[in-house]
Amino acid sequence: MKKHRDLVSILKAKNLRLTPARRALIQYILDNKSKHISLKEIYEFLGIKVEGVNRSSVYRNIELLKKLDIIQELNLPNKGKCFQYVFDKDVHHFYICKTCGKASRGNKELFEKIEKALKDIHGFSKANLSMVFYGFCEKCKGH
Amino acid sequence: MKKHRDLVSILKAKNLRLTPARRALIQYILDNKSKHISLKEIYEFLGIKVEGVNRSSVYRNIELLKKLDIIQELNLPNKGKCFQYVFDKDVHHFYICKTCGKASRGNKELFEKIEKALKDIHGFSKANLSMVFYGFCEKCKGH
DNA sequence: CTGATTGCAAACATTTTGCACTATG
DNA sequence: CATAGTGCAAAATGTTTGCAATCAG
Repeated sequence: MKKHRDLVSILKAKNLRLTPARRALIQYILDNKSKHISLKEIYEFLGIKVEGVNRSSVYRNIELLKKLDIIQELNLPNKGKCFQYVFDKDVHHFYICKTCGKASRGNKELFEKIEKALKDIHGFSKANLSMVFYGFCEKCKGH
Repeated sequence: MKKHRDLVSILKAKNLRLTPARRALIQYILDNKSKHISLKEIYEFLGIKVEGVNRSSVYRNIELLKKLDIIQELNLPNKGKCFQYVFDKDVHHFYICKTCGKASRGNKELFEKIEKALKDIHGFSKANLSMVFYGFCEKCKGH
C-alpha cells in the first residue's frame, strides 16, 4: 500500500525504527481510518487480538504519531479522548455533535476558506492547522 | 455583579441549589475569566485557599457548569484538559498554538461568518456552537 | 421538612516511569 | 554493535462511586 510506504519513509527520515509494535499500531490505525478510536480500544486490540503489544508502547507510540501529524487527537463528548488518522488527508477538520457525539469530517472548500481567513486575521499558520467544531447536528437540534 | 445574578437564576430555574461549594467554584471561574484552568488548579484552590471544597464536588460541579454552557472544556497541548468561562460571551472560539500552548479567543466577525457557513453547509446548529483551532501562532511558526 | 448536594474514603481508571532486555538498522 | 524501543511492574495521577450526614429552599 502506497500510504504505508510513505509512513515508513517518515519514520526512516527521523531515525525511528519500524518495530513490530509500531507496525501493528499503524496497521490498526489504517484499518480504522473512518473511526475514532480510544487508547483503550487500541491497546486492548493490540494486546489481545494481535497479542503482545504492551500498554506503555501504545501510549509512547500514539504520542509519537501525534507529533508526526499522522493522527489527530479529538475529544468526543461521550467517548472521551480519541484518535483519528489524518496523514495526507486534505481536511483535518471535524464537527462533533455535543449530544450524540457523532464526529464527521468537514467540507473541504469551506475549510479552505476558513484557513485563509484565519491566516489573514490571526497570522495562524496554514501548515498543519486543524479545526474542531462542537455543536448540534441536524438530528439532535431539538435537544 | 450582574453576570453573577444571571448565573444564579439559571441554577434556580433548574432546581439547582446555590451551595457554598458552587458559589466558590463560580466565583473562582469568574475571577479567572481570562485564564484556562485545570481541574487540579481548581480543586487545589478551592480545597486549600478557600478550604473545605472537596475534589468530588469540583468534578461534579464542573460537569454541571459544562452542561449549562457556562464553561467550556479545552484541550491544551501542554496543560491538558482545561476550562474556560464562556457564559454570555459572543465568541466561544479559541485558537490554540500546538507549540507554546497559548490559547486565545478568536475574532468575532470571522467566527460569525464561519458559523453561518457551517450552518448552511452542514446543518450545524448555531446555538451553542463552539470552535477550536489548533495550529501554530505567529511566534512559533518556524517550529 | 425533603430532596439535592456534600465530604469522605475507597474503588476504579488512566498515564508515566525506571530499568533490564531485545532487536532494528 | 550501538542505541532506539520494548515489556513489565510499580508508582503516580486522575476520576467515579456509594453512602451517611447536611443544609438550601
